[in-house]
Amino acid sequence: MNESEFLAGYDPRMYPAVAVTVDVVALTIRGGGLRVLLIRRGEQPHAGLWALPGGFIRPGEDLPQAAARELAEETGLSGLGDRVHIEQLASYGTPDRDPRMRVVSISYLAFAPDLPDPRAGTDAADAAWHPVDKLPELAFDHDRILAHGLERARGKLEYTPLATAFAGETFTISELRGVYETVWGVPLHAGNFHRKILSVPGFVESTGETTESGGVRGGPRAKLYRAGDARLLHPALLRPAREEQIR
Amino acid sequence: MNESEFLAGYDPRMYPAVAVTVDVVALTIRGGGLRVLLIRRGEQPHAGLWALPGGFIRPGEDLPQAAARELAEETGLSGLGDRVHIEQLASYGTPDRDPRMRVVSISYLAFAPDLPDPRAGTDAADAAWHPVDKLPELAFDHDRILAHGLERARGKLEYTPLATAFAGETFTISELRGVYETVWGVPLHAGNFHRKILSVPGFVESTGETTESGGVRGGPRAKLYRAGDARLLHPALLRPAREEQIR
DNA sequence: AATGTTATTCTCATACTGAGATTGTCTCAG
DNA sequence: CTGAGACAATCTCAGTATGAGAATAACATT
Repeated sequence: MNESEFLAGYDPRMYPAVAVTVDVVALTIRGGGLRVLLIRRGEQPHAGLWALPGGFIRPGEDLPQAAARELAEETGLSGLGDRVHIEQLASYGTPDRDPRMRVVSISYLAFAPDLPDPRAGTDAADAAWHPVDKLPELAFDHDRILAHGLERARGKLEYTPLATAFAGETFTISELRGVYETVWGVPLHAGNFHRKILSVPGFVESTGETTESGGVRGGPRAKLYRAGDARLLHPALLRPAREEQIR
Repeated sequence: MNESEFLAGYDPRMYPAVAVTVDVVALTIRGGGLRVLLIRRGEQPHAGLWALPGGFIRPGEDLPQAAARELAEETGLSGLGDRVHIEQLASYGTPDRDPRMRVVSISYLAFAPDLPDPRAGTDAADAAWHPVDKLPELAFDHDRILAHGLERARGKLEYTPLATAFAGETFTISELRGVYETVWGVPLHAGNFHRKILSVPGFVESTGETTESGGVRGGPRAKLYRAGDARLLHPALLRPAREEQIR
C-alpha cells in the first residue's frame, strides 16, 4: 500500500473526537493599570461567568489566524492587524477542563496599546477590559491561562522590545517606564531606566521631536522616541530580583 | 435551560473533527554531541521517514501524561520518571500539516542524561539517537518542531539549572561546562565558567568528594558536585552575544 | 513670582564579565 | 623514573553594567 492508497482508505473517525479551541489573553494598559479583555459568556456551559475570548477552530483555519479571528469577532475590535502583537502561549488539555467533551485549548497572548472599549460580538453577552489585579471568577481554567499569560508578558518585557507594543507610535521614555512599572507592578528608578533604555542598541530611536507641552503637573517637554529595529534587548532589562522565585 | 440540561442535550459531533497528537523532542548528550531521539515511521503516511516520537492522545489522558507515555512506548525506554525533565514546548496546527486529516500537535521537550539505546516499540520500525547537526529528512513539520525545541533548550540553559539534568547524579564543573558547550555549540572560558557556576546561589552544591582519578589525558582530580535547589539562575549565565539574532 | 513636578544628566560605589596568566596535580610516553 | 603536556582551580586586571542618590533645568499650577 503506497501513501495515496493509504490516504484514500483512511477514516478519521477511528480516532477519538477532540475539540480544539483557541483562547486569547489580550492585554492592554488602561486607566493606569494592566487590563485583560474578558467576555461574559452568553451560552452554556458557565453562562454568565467571565471568560477569555476564544472558541473552536474552523476547518482550514490556521491557529494564529483563529486566535486573531476570535479576538476580532467576539469583541468587535477589528483591523487589529498592525497594532497588535500576538504570539502562542501554551496549550491546555486536562481531560475534564470542559464539561461538554474533551477540549484542548491553544492559548495566545496579545498585546496592544490603549484600545477603545470593545463591543460585544455574537457569542458574547458583554465584553470589557478588566484590571488584572481585580478579577471576577473566570470560566473553565481560564484563571490559570491568564496567570500564565501575565507571567509570560512580564518575562518578555525583560529581553524583547515588547513594551513598545503597549505604547503608541511615538512615546517618551517616561511613558515606556510607565509600561514597565504597570506590567511588572514595581516602581523603577527613573534615572537608571533612562540611561538603560538609551544604551540598549536598537530599542528606541529618537524622532527629534518633543511633547507639545510639559506634563500636567509640570516638568520640561520630553523627547519623543519610536520603536527601534532590535528584536532582542541586549543586555536585557532585568526585573529586580525576586528571591522567592529563585528557589 | 440550566447547565446540566444543556449538557445532556449536547452533541459533540456538531464540531469539526480534529485529531490531537503529542510529539516529543527528547534530547540527550551522547558521543560528545547533542542528540535527539527519532523513530523511523513504520506506517503511512511518511512511512520510512524519521520522525519525533509521538502519537494521538487517548481519552481521559492528560497532555504531559500522553507525552511521557509516547516517549516510553515508542522507544522502550521506561521508568523515565525520575531522570527525565519534560515540559511543554508549543503547538502546531497548520491545516495541511498531516495529509490524513486536521491534526493539531502539542509538542513536548524532554531532557535526559546519557541514556541507553532505545529499542523500537510497536509503531516504530526503528528508534535511535541522532546528532542534531546531522539530521535525516524528517516527516511532517518535525524539522520545525525540532528547531524550536533546540532553541528552547539553549535558552533554558541560560536561566535555569537545566544543564544539570543532562549530567549524572554527581558531576564536575568541567562536565557541566561540557554540557553548555555541547548544547550551545560554542567553547567557553574554563576559568570564568568555574567562577560563575560557584557564584550562582543554589546552582550546584559540593559533595565533598573528588573524581577517582584525573582526566584520561592528565590533570588533577576534580571536585564533584550535585544539583542544588535553585530553580532559576540569578544572575543568569548568558550565551555569548549573537549579534545576528538581536536585529 | 514661588513652589512643586518631572525629564535628563552625573557621580560614585559596587557587581559582573571577558581575557589571560598562574599554580599545582595528574597521566602518559619515553 | 622523569619530563612533557593536560587540566582543575584560583587570581589579576581592565572594561562594562547596575543601584542609589543628587544636580540641573524646563515646565505647570497657585
